[in-house]
Amino acid sequence: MRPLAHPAIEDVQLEGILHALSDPVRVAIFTNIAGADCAQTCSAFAEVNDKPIPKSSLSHHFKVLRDAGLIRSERQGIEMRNTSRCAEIEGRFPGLIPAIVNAHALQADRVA
Amino acid sequence: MRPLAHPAIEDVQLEGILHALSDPVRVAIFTNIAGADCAQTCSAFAEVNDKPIPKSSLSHHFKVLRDAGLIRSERQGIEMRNTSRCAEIEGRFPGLIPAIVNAHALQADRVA
DNA sequence: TTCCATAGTTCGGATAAATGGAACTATTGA
DNA sequence: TCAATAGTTCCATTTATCCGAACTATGGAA
Repeated sequence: MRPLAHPAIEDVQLEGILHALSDPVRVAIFTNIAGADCAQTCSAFAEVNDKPIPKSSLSHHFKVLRDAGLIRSERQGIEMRNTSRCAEIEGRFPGLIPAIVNAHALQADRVA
Repeated sequence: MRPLAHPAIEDVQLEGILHALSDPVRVAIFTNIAGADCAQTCSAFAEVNDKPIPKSSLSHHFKVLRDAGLIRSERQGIEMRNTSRCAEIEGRFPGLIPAIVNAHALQADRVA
């Protein structure tokens, strides 16, 4: 098992962020992690929007979020602790993440 | 040739916007159209960042931007007039487009 | 009118990326 | 040592992207 790679904040690309968050499952996972007050495990998202996500797909989604620089994943015993990198990204692309998180909330409201 | 379809603003999805702008060519085209003070033709982007874009690819990119609700395309004689739908999107997802346009500008500066 | 040039679209085949089941790895607790 | 849990990796299938070639639409010139 390869070690988890996290890009340096200066290597984070806008396109990568937008691509990572252009998937409904990933944007849901990310906004949840960003809004949580403690680290979240991967398996906490075994279901997203009442839809079960296979383990291998979940793992892939977390890798995309990680590679985009949106989250940091650290193994803690048997599980993975995922936290958002919002503060770092805010320094590089001010207002970007808040605008996306807000847009996601607005859209969720409308559907609900 | 099918008529050009434009989604109603209330049908515009965040995921669609992020997906459309997750491509370096498309985000360059969009920010250019959004920043221009008059409509732009498709062929104005035959080159993007000194890289030639094939016609069929360009046409595809414009369709993605159109389907995402980011631009409006109207035939004007022999050519197509493309304008951004920034104002409409601002009403639906406040701050989203400005944040992305700004992030794109910051990233372009860093590379330059 | 007919013909040609220009601007975009559509088709189709090749290439690349997403999906998810099955097998694997790593860690902990019994 | 063994079993259980949390994730990862592999790989085959499906899906999306890319781009050359053929096509459509409009307008201007002969």
